[in-house]
Amino acid sequence: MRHLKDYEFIEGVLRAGSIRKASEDMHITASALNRRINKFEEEFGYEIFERLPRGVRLNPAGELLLHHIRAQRSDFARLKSQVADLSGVRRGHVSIACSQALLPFFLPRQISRYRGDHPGVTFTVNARDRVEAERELSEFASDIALVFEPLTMVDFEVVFAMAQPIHCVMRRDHPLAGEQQIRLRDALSFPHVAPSEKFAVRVLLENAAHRLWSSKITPLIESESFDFMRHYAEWEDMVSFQFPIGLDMERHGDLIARPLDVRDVEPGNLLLGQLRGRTLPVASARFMRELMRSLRTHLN
Amino acid sequence: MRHLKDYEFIEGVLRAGSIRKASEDMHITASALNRRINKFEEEFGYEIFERLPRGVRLNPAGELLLHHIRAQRSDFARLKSQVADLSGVRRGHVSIACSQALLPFFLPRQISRYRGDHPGVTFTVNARDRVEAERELSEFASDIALVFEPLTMVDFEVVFAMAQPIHCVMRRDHPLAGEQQIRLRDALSFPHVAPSEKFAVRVLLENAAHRLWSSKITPLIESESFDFMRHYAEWEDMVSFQFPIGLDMERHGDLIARPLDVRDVEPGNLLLGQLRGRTLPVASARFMRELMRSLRTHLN
DNA sequence: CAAACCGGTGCAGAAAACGCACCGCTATGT
DNA sequence: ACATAGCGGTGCGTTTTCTGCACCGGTTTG
Repeated sequence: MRHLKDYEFIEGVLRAGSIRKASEDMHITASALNRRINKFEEEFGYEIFERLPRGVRLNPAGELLLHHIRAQRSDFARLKSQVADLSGVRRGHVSIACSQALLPFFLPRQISRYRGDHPGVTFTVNARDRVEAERELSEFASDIALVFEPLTMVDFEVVFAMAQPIHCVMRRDHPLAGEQQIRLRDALSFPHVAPSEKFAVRVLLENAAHRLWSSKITPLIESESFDFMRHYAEWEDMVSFQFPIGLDMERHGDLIARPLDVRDVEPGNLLLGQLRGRTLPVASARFMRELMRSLRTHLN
Repeated sequence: MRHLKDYEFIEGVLRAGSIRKASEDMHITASALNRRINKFEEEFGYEIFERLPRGVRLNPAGELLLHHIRAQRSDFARLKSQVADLSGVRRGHVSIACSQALLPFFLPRQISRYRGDHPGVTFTVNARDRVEAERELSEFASDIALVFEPLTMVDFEVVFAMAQPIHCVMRRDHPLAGEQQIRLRDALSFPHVAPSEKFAVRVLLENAAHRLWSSKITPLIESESFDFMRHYAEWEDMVSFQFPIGLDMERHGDLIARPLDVRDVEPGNLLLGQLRGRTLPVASARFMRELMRSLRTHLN
């Protein structure tokens, strides 16, 4: 699209950090690119780049413009897919930033079911922590985020929230396997593994330990991979902690999950959300609606 | 702005109804304009105009594009005023579509107070009925709407709602002037004036009459101007009906207002809203926040 | 059935964008 | 201390794009 060329150049310069570097990437002369940038700034009425000795950098006005550019590009993509819909073709793309816990079972099942009805729709799914997911939303790099509390950004619009009590995952022959609800003190009295502090599970556990005993928890194994922890718990007979939505017990014959007593540890909130005020592409909006339905039935 | 030229031409053609007429309006040759339109359609991938014997008309894809164009233009304006803010200048423009009732006292007071703090901000204020106001929002012709229930459009995002019991307005020496709350049957037993059916006041009165007595109300004078009705009530000693937010009794020595008993007539809801999902220009967002504060204190 | 409009096209000239060569400046590395 | 490499910016001739003019074929209108 001709009229978005300037925007592409601006983003190119931003990426490359200098006009000259960008000019190579974009197959154009540095002088021509320079003139386009200057001309744009002139028409726009404000400079958008700071000129530094070794290149350029966006100034605050440029940052605002950048957000507009991304919003504009995203809305244009939405428009095109909407128009494509008119011609009877059901296409589209959905990009999701989600917590690791959703990757093994929940999302694959959801997406494959959705694609059964809409085979033309493609997906991008990436594991992101809360902060990253929020940033991706605001940069229009992801349409939908599915992460755990707490959030830091005001632009994250929560569309659906769902409480998730932390579960202990352990072998069937573990001493605690008989309980229906596990007290935190019991769980911690056994060797256990726990995620690092950037994960909501760990934060909730630490909160509880601090509230109950003013202490910190001391996992024998710490990891950023829930997959690893779950498997490790199986090998060395440890207690692992996880949100139930990340579990699919039918497929784990030797492992079972039991909820921690909510008197000890408050449940985490799984949040489905998008960038505040954004009109999602049709496919993403549809898929989000499906997600809400699935999550709602998950409540039981 | 160079890159919005195509959009301006498209809107020009839409307005004029034909390429030739639009070409005159926009000081360009018909052939050149025709080629721009064709080229845009080619790049866009879809035709956006239906070619008719006497001109052109938007097709469904064009309608979608039109909405994108308007959203895009509005967001660009927001961006520019936001950038202007960076330079220390507090400028901006606020456009409001509101019910007639807000025009005499409420909005002038609000706006003048706001302009006291921000003299650079300009305003457009228009009286619109609900349907028109909703349409203006969706066409980005107005930023803010302040109207009474009920709404018909899903894209109207209610930001603040406030119950307004209908008041009877009459002369101080009217027989009902002594009451603190007026029963509907009493009010209707006197000569009265009422707005036409497109106004919420009338709808609520009719609903009440239908519910209570399965009848319709029979005003002696019917008008679309609340100003006229209020003044007429003064001249011929009649009962007039109005929402209290449209009244400023200190300035009407000879008139008083008394609420209708809420057992008879349900209150109307005054709704402050904007187009769903839209990011308002800074000035409009600010003014809306002020409006909310004022309305909230009005509750007492 | 002619006149009035309509969208579309061929062609030549105007305007905009571009590539090349080069300038002045500054951080960097020897 | 000084050459160098990398940066943004500029003058100029060339290429690409856009525009205006004249004109075509088709349809409605009076």
